[in-house]
Amino acid sequence: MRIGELARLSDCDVETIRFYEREGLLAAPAREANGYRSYTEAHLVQLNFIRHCRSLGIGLPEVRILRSFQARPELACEEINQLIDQQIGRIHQQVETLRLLERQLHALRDTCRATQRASECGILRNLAQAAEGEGCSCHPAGHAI
Amino acid sequence: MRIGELARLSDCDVETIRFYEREGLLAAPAREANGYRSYTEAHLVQLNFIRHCRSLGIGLPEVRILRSFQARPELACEEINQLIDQQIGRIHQQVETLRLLERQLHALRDTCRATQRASECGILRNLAQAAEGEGCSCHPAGHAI
DNA sequence: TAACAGTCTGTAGTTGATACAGGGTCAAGG
DNA sequence: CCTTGACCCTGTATCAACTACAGACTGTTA
Repeated sequence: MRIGELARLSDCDVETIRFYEREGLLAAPAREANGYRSYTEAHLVQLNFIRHCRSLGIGLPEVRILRSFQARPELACEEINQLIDQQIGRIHQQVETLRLLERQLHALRDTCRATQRASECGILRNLAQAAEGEGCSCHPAGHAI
Repeated sequence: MRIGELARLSDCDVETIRFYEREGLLAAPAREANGYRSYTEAHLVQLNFIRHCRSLGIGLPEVRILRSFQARPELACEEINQLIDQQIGRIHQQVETLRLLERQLHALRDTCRATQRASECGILRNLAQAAEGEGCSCHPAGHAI
């Protein structure tokens, strides 16, 4: 099949497929006489694997490692487990960071519930909190978050 | 003060400060006779504002907007409120996506609790789930997540 | 005098794609 | 025969927000 059909079947952009090939993630296919890429079912399988990994936030270098395990099934899969555990740790860390961020933003948002002039906007005052000693229009009572 | 001291005071890398100047976020400072950048307290204030926004995940274009409101305090701050609300929405969406991801990764991880050969690794089998019709070593019972 | 820290400009790399520009291929329709 | 349109090709540039050099200069200290 040609690249367009592969793209349709895998729900992956044509440019992205060529990108994966350049990156050495997807095996280079045979070419037709006119130079068009000619893919097999095996390419579709490979590509689906890559997309599935990516949908789980697994980075391309890690996908490369997983692919190498597929190619050599006699190896122990300890490294696979570690890789997934690391990924879980990373994601968990990101979630925690973003939840903190969300709380901070809500607190910030609550400092300006009404539409007023920017000079009186609690948000702007809070964002400028670090600007101590500046001749700004901040209330002394304006608490930073 | 010179760029190194500003970097220390703002806990921001020297290269990042020059980057903000190139991007038009931080006002270009005066220069010493030798060409070194010469910063004032006002620059430190500006930079702290930018870093504070960035620590809240606010993008550089948005920071630019907020800075323009600082420069023109007579304007209504409605746009500021909208900007923060959008930011909250974005962060919330990211949190939800990542929490789903985390659950999926845990489910995936649970398919391989022991160290075994890669060919028997539930993780690899699950990641390859999309590879139906392939002559792989997957159990028919191996549920994809 | 020489080492060393700090600074300068300018450019390239990071991640994972995405978006062209500028051209070639091929089948159907007028 | 010509054209339109869909598809394909390579190669390069762009995105965010920095980060990391290379190669040169300045200034202080031993």
